[in-house]
Amino acid sequence: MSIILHCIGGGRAVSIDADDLLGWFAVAERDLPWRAGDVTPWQILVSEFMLQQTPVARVLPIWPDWVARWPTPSATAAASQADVLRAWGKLGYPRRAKRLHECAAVIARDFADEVPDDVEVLEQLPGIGSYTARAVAGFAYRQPVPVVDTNVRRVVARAVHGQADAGSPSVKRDHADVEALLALLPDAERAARFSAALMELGAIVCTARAPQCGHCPLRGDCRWLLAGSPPGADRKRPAQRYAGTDRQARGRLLDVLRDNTVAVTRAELDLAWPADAVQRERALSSLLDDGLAERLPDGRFALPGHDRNDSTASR
DNA sequence: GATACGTGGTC
DNA sequence: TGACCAAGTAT
Repeated sequence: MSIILHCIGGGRAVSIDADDLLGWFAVAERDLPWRAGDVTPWQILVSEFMLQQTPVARVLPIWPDWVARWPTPSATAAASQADVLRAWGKLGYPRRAKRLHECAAVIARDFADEVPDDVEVLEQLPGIGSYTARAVAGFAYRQPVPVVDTNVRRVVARAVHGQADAGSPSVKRDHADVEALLALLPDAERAARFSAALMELGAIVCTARAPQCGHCPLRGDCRWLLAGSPPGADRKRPAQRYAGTDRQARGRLLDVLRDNTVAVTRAELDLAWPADAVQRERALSSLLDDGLAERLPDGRFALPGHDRNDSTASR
């Protein structure tokens, strides 16, 4: 007998067969390295930091080396910020690396080197928001909590609400949607798996572009598919360009700092973003403000906490 | 709620 | 080619 979840979406009753999703998950779940049995909560937390706004394929080559080098919070905290930023490489959003480093220090100092298992406590740690806190609680500690990322929001929008795309994010609403489903599962273990399966489904089947509805375990229940997969409304989103932005300028400057063991001169930074001096200075200032770079007494620049080198040569 | 924050792949 | 997208967080 299957577990039918009856819920309300868009004012109408919706029924979802939980066993369809759980059965699919048992077979289709990707064997990503951070899902192996011997991976610790800290190492799972590291993967979640890396996966924030970043595709799995880009994390795959970085994570194993990282956790082998720094397996625990205390080991991570003991590393210099410069080494952490270098190991982060070009994963993107380097402030994540800084926050991960800070997070490691707090866990080592205040939590005896053990990652907390309480969502509320996790949310107070640097770099951990409502998603990551629940991902750790759910994936590392098997708690039946809603783990709502962009994938889950899309799956719920389609299967439950019959909409092509998720609406604007609302932590309260999004959690309530998933909580309503989890509450209907008969035990915590299956609720936790259901939560994880929802996310996996969004990641590999119910994708933003070209969803594989023909292979979807929910194809019999999905309100969006049953309605004929109507297109979503045109979303007016601020153009997300990158070329020529301050973000790109910051990236170029940081790239230079990462690649040089020795502090670099302002002239070397000028070369990294030559066209617009005003923008370059703005980018540099923001990196300094963010603690992602520092200015030495002699006027040169380096990653924070880099190994001081007396050499006067710039490289 | 809107905005800033990297980087690279895809269609 | 350029717009969109990717396991979000902090302000």
